[in-house]
Amino acid sequence: MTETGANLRGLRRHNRALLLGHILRAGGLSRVELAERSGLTQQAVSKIVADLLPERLLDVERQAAAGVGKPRTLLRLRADARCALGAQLDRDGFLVLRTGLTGEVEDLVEGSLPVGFGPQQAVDAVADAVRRLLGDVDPVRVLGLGVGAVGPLDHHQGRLRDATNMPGWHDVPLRDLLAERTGLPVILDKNTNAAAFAHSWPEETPAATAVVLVGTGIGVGLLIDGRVYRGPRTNAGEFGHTTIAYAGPHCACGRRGCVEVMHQTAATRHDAARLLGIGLADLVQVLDLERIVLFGRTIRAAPEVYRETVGQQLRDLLPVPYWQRIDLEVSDLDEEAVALGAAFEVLAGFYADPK
Amino acid sequence: MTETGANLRGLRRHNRALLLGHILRAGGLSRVELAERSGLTQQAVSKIVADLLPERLLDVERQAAAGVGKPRTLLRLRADARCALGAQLDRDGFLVLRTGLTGEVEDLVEGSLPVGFGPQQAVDAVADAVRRLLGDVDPVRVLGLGVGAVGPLDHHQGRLRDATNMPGWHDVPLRDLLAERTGLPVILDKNTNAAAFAHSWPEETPAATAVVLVGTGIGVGLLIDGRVYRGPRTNAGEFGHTTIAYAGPHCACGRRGCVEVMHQTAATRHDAARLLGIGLADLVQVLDLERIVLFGRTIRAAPEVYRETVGQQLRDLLPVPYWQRIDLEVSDLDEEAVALGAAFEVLAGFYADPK
DNA sequence: GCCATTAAACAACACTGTTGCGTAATTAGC
DNA sequence: GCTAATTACGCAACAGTGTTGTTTAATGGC
Repeated sequence: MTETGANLRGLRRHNRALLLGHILRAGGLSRVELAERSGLTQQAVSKIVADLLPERLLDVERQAAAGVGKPRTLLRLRADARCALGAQLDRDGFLVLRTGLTGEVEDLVEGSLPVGFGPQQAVDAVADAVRRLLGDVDPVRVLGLGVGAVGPLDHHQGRLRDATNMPGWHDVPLRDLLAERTGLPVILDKNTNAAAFAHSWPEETPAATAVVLVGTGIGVGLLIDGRVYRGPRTNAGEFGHTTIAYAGPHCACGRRGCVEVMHQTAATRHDAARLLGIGLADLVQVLDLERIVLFGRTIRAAPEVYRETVGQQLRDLLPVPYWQRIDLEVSDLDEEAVALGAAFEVLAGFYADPK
Repeated sequence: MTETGANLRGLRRHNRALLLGHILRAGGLSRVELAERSGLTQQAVSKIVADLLPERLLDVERQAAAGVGKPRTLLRLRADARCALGAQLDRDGFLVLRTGLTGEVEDLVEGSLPVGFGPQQAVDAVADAVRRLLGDVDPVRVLGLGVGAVGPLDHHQGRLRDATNMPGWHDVPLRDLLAERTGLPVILDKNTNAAAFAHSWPEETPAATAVVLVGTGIGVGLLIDGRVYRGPRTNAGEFGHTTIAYAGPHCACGRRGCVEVMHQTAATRHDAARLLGIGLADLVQVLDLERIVLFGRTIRAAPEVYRETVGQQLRDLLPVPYWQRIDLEVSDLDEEAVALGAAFEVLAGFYADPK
């Protein structure tokens, strides 16, 4: 529900977005099926589809008859009708990719950045990659650029905050810098949130999930009530500094015995995974999570250790009665998942309001 | 956004609910002000108000002229147009109250229950109190009964689950039992969620808040994205068993060093509050909370100790840069806040869809 | 007594999804 | 090869929405 009054235009926009979303998730649907899934009448669907067709977002495909009666016509999204860009900034490099309207990766550019690179270098590198990726693409088809970066940052204002321990990165308006350079709408989000998108979009109502990014630090992207939860200051997910041993060793964050420092200083991988599991069990209980996805460089280095040890810890620590289940997954996405998720954020914006 | 198609009826329902909400929160508004706040045109507001008036939900009041021009007519909610009931079940007693449409408590009944009471006794007691509270009230004006109880429970199905350590309380369909006995629509929710309602309704978009209930156990009601977050199995908020010392003392929950056992076994109140503060700091970071409300019998016993010690702990543990603030409050509500919040849940249902 | 000003209603309108019915395209049966 | 049945989909009329343009009502200032 929006907070403001709704009118007929908003009504149509809602239903139009609804139908496009159904077509996207199903891979292709007929008008009859759209009516069933959306709850609208067939006539309403026909009208909206007729409205959509001249915009060339859909492919119309005659379907072979599957029984008596006039065969259904399949409506598919044209993957090349629009495209989105996604980027990720890591400590020593960057990666930018282009996807079509349905989320397939079409092209990818990556490169390295010098140690201690500054904002200008980052903007230059990404903008250059964007230019290359858009070489022969009609500008009107480009929806925008999503950027996943290490937090803390302000998603609403598109600014990186000052906690990054690199010089020159104090309160940088990265979104606007990139928007100016590329001429594109830009979305800036934490890498954990982008990863959460990568692991859920375009599901209609993803399960309550924590996507745990274990790399240099430990953070989570939270999927709650069917969407990414960022919090009022868009800084949710600071899971790494959750206390699991309040009298434990000191961490750089100033606290003692947080998950991150315990994980870092653990004697073995198994121990590290066990401590991570303790923190995750807490998270599951507080948020009633259904699913945990482990992701990141450290996980990729030893997926089985983490899967088994964290899984065992969850089984040990959580009562898990018959009405409660936790699915633990190790991500099957590659390193570029953050860039992919960032592009998905751009796509999600389009599907929420397909102008 | 709803998941299904929207039509004109839904549009009107949305706008009607919107206007009633604005009138409620402002205590009274003119059509012009409603138009400003809702974003609808004055004409749309006039039409919707004209639709609302015959239902006798509103009082129309000529306002004294506040300058030149035709004076505005104030629209107020008629507190006695509807009423809601709220109940809370504690370990040794119960409390049921009645509120008007705007949330003021009109009447209240409380009583004790024998040690180890069973479901039938609870239903009898509450149903009897309801009957007394509704003595001379026109049945069509009664919106329903909200019940706040100790979890875990299934809010969707209205069933208490089996973790309560009282005999006869295995998987009890309390909602349906009460609905059958009273003939009213019944909502069953965790006491922490009811408390969260009591501390936020009817705010339009309450701050991201954890309402911490410290009594026999420790739980939180979470206000996230402007509404109570229950989680997919409606079991979120199990904060008491969050680990803060993974090698600490064993708790009845089967885990070690959780907030509840540490709090319980602390040497002094100050120590207890300090440990609670550690757990809360974690919660703030993970969910990017703006506000913490301390509530419950234990807090009421020593409000200043908790306010100061937890506050100090939050200041010590959280970096709290300029862009991040946490408000810590000690609840100013009385013991009946759970019943009050349960009644508010009923009212919130009405305002979301005023039939 | 008149006028400017503001609130609110009246009337016409464009647009929404719905209802009722007609048309197109296919299979099944003979 | 024809007909009937079935299914998909569009056309037309409709009730209901919020919007726009205009009129009426009620006040203060001069």
